[in-house]
Amino acid sequence: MPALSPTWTVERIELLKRHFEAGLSCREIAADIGVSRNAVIGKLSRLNLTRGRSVDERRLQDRTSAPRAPKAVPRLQFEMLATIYGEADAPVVTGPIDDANRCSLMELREYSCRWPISTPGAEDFRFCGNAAQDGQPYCTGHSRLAYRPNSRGRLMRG
DNA sequence: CCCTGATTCGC
DNA sequence: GCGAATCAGG
Repeated sequence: MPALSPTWTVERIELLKRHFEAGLSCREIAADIGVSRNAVIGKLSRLNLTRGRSVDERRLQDRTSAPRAPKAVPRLQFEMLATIYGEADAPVVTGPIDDANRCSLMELREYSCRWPISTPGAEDFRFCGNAAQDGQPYCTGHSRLAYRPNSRGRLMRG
């Protein structure tokens, strides 16, 4: 087994394509695979898998016959968080990340956190296995790590 | 300000 | 080929 940087193996590329075709955003793909957003975009560009040009344009193209939705409530990333946590009413539950429940792929359950636990030098892939809420791929602790590391991803290097 | 994807360019 | 930096748009 190569002890160096795993870079883009066929496994990751498969995930990349699958998630891309699934309609996931580049940041979501990046968080799931475990690389930076730019890495995902760069790889997609190299594979000529870019969606034409920019995503923003098709969004504008979609609003046909829009009867002026009365919703004037400004929503930001809070909407995303609310979707993840199931309800906006959820308090700040920063569950401690238990690495004692880590399990293999076969041992994963619907409620198992799918955060990849990969140690340098170990080839057997394991997952967090912690309790994740329904419809949520990660536990509360890993969800925050996956979807919002910090301000602008300055500590995302590595 | 925040976000998004796309391209550039040093490595 | 890779991805951080940068660019371009919303």
